[in-house]
Amino acid sequence: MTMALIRKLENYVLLTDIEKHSLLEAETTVRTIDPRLDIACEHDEIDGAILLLEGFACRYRLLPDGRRQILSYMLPGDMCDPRIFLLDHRDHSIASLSRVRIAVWPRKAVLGLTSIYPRITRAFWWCALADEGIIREWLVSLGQRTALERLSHLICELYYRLKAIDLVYADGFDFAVTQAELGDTLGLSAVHVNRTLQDMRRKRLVRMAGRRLTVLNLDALATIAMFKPDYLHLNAKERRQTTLAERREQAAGTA
Amino acid sequence: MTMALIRKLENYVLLTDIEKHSLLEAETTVRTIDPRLDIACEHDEIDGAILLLEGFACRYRLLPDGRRQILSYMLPGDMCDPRIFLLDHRDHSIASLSRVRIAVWPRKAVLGLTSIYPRITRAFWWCALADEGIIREWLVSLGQRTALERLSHLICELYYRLKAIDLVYADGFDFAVTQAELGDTLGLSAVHVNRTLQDMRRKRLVRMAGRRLTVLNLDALATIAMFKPDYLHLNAKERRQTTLAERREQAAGTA
DNA sequence: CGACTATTTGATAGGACTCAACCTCCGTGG
DNA sequence: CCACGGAGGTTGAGTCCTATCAAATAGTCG
Repeated sequence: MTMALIRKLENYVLLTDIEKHSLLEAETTVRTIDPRLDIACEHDEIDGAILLLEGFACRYRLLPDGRRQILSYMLPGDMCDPRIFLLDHRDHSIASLSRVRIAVWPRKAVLGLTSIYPRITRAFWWCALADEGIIREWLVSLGQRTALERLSHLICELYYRLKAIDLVYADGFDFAVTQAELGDTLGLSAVHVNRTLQDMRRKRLVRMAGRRLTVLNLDALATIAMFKPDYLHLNAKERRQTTLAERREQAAGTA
Repeated sequence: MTMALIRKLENYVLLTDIEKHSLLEAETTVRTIDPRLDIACEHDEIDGAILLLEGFACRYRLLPDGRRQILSYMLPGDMCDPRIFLLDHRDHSIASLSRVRIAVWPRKAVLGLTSIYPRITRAFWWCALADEGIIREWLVSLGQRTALERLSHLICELYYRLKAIDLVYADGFDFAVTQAELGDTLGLSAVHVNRTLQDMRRKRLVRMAGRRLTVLNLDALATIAMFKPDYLHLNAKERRQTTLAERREQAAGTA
């Protein structure tokens, strides 16, 4: 277990040293996986939570005739299935987009930690909530935004999410996603993604070199996409002063 | 508080008589609201959970230029914001589609019940999980399915959800949603919804009379839409035999 | 009945798709 | 070191699905 997750959780809930220590010590199996491979498949039994340590991954669903919809991107520190104790089988697949390192966290260990530390549980719920926000925003994109707007919105989102985990350097970040995958993400054909991307380069919104994407004009991008970063809950830390009674109530409320 | 919610919760978790009684007795404010009105707006403070008792409602988000995306339909028994203790402000609006009766359930009351009865909490998480499943499926629809497929899929979904709460009579159900609203749901223009609907009537898939929609050929509809009802988790009841120890662990796990 | 809202229809336009070919970049292996 | 192969990116042409605009019709409610 690395710092990536702790950092993410602390974005939502302040953890004590003991809690952090327990997370660091959690027994996990770390694996490295090549790009474009399934990490877990639909209908598989869920035997542990998957934590992404390095690289990009995505969740997706396949239609019987082969059409694919990518449901979300997982970035370092992201975890899937924090609600591991509810579902037995997954309803979507998970695949690597780049070479990734993942930690598999056995069901028992997750249950153990969450049963001892309510604040950790609470942070997990926050993660789930943030994921939901992202999916809702994607729904708005697919339903209402044009190709240019969708791409701009996605790039803004990734920019903010990557920035929050210090993976943006000089306004650029590694972006190993193919145009076909972008198509499956945005509900567009690969060809049209290509043309839209060219348009964005012509407009000096982004630059692409190799697997590196540089944001040249974040403001313009955000304006085009009607992007508001709130939904990412990147700075949601529960900072407000609470009385002990309130804190007790909250702890109980999550129980 | 009516039976609608209990019935829904019991779909996921068996409740004791005491738990059911507590739910029935919960202090709520019941209101009746005319069709096509906002029940709660984006950025509003969340001061209670909203439970839909009767009628149709929807959650939606508005883009600055007026485009609207409906994010989900709420049917009788559906609740929004079971995670009331996490967020202070809503990130989307809620509107009535038909005349509705809602119960507003004060934050404190929700927190009280969930702190006393872990199984109720657990059932709430199941509700959230089911909602997420629906949103993911909508994402697949908007991203990959054609207009005909989207409409068919939505009708299948509503058919199953309404059937589960006994609101389907002789294969027909009340459906007061306008074609413009369907457009905002499916990412289509109202005109195109109209034409697709005509196509479906011509194909003898559905019949529409007044505000009543009758499913004439569910199988054909499901085939067109590639509809699989699993994601609705309509029969998810946690039936499996558990040992006391396991149950304790689970209860603790949700804490 | 009248005013409004919702549905329907027709004509036209345009965004995005498909198909097919071609190019470019890399990694591999002879 | 270069030839080869494959994957991904780019281009062009043609088409289709869906949007837009505008007007007519049908429904609904007071």
